[in-house]
Amino acid sequence: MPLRIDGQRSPLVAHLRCAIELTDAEIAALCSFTSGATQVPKNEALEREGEPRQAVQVVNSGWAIRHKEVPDGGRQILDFVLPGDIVGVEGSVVRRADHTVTALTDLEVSHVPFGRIDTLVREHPRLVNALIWSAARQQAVFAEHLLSLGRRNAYARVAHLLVEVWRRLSVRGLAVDHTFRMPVTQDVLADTLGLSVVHVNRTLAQLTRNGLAEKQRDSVKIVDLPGLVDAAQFDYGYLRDAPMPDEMLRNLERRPDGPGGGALRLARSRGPAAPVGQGG
Amino acid sequence: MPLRIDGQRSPLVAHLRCAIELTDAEIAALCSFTSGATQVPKNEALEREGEPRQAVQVVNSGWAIRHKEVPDGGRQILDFVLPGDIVGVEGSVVRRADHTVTALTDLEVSHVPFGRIDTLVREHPRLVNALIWSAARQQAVFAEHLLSLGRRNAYARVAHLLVEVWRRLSVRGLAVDHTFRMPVTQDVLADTLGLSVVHVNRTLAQLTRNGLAEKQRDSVKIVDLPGLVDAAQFDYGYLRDAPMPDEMLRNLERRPDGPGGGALRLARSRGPAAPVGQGG
DNA sequence: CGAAAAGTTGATCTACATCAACGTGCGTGG
DNA sequence: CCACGCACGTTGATGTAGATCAACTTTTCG
Repeated sequence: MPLRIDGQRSPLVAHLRCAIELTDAEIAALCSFTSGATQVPKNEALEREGEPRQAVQVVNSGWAIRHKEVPDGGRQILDFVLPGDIVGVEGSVVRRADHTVTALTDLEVSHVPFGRIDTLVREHPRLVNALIWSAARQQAVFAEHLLSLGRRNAYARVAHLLVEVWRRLSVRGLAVDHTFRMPVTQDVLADTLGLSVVHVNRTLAQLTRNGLAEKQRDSVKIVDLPGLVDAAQFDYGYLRDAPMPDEMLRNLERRPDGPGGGALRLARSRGPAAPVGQGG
Repeated sequence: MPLRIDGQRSPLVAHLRCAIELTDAEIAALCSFTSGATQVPKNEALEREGEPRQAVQVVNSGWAIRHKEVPDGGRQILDFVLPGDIVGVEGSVVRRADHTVTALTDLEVSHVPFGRIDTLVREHPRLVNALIWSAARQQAVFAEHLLSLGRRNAYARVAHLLVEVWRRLSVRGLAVDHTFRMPVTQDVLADTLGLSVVHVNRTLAQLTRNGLAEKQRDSVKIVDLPGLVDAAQFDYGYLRDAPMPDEMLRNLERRPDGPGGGALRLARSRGPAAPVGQGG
């Protein structure tokens, strides 16, 4: 079973390193988290809205969602929790979770009791920065998602989500040449993007038709990254502290009048969408 | 000029106290922030997306908005910054702001240089909790807003926003008997709620017609709080750490079959809205 | 007082939801 | 190994919340 003590291969370390410089000692300390990992089965909750948290948790592998329920049965998915993400960072101050986190796949999770966080921070004070950074990044993701729901149409929303997930994964070394695992049903996508399943399906089909990206059951293949970024009205500046992989920057260079997407129109907020060939 | 050294009257202290117990020494330390206040004129930015922050800022009086721009001129307002709110808490770790903060009215703002934060925290370590709490609360507000945009219809969104603002203000002692200042145009409301100005106007009119709330140019009067809460699908549990004022709890007790709103229908997510008398 | 900003109201359009089948892959048990 | 069942995906027809367009009124303020 993949208990990775090797800091170079830990998604958590890979992702923190984007923003924060870490010494070997700090990396070793972080990896000591990962050593005691437990399995969480699919569909089980890591923490539940309104209930007290048990510990800070680090997801070593697998996907989860952060979500909230609405009185009449609906749910809104706030964000995906990817390998390397921390759940409940603010737990030592705010004990009750304000949203639920549920496993989308089987998970390998490390629990870090609050007391141990204190110890860790006392021994490596600079690691507080990592925690604060993680919380801030989380907030930035929420903000960007808010922008999506408020101001982008379905086409741009889906495109944006794909780019964002790709970016987050590739920083952690989990996306090779524009292809990555994404164990997410259209139903989940719908609840993330504030759309109906049917419309997600159609939008996905359109992205494929336009040669931008292809979503299979468990994976995504981004065919034309610049085109997708364009369709997403993606702000490359966002999450500035997580530098974009060289590869992405390289790809973006050929943007002005990029290949493949000749006729691609920008879907515009609130305005007419025109994402090429809606009428099937 | 209202330079409040009295901790009892500081919105910042009032709002932190909801969640964190503060000693007199800590309150005094916090108030030392407030002493050196500067004026920020309406429409000026406190911090700008992508630009480095100068300091942590505390808004002593006035309103501001957190917002993001979309390439084609649109903007999404993420949140309102109310008196007592902190802007850029995470600044000492994440220097670049990920969204813009702009004054909606003239503001009285205290700047707290990052270095001074360090000092403060060293002298009063428990105050870190206050900062983390503030960041977490911010995130909870974003999450709730996300739920609104993704899963509530216009009627519920507007209602929810009014309740939320009321709640946040009343905790700080800035809302007397369901009436409070809200210097927010319908245009700003629209950009907050992901709606058009026209539709905001109509929805506001509807809330008035249904006897729930009345929004004047610069203020709001909540007429039927339980009704409004109901229409908003408001989750009283949310922001659990900020206990609801007794008054609200008292009001909610008469809820099951509350007064005034006899015919009031719950506007439901994605489903048919039926907020009483749409057709003019 | 005049002009710009904010609010109001009606007519029309459309992006997306809802409803309703139907297709397809996949895991479980016989 | 097949078959049954279920979760997931796909597709078409129709409905609607809310956008857009276009005046017009009222308020604010220099």
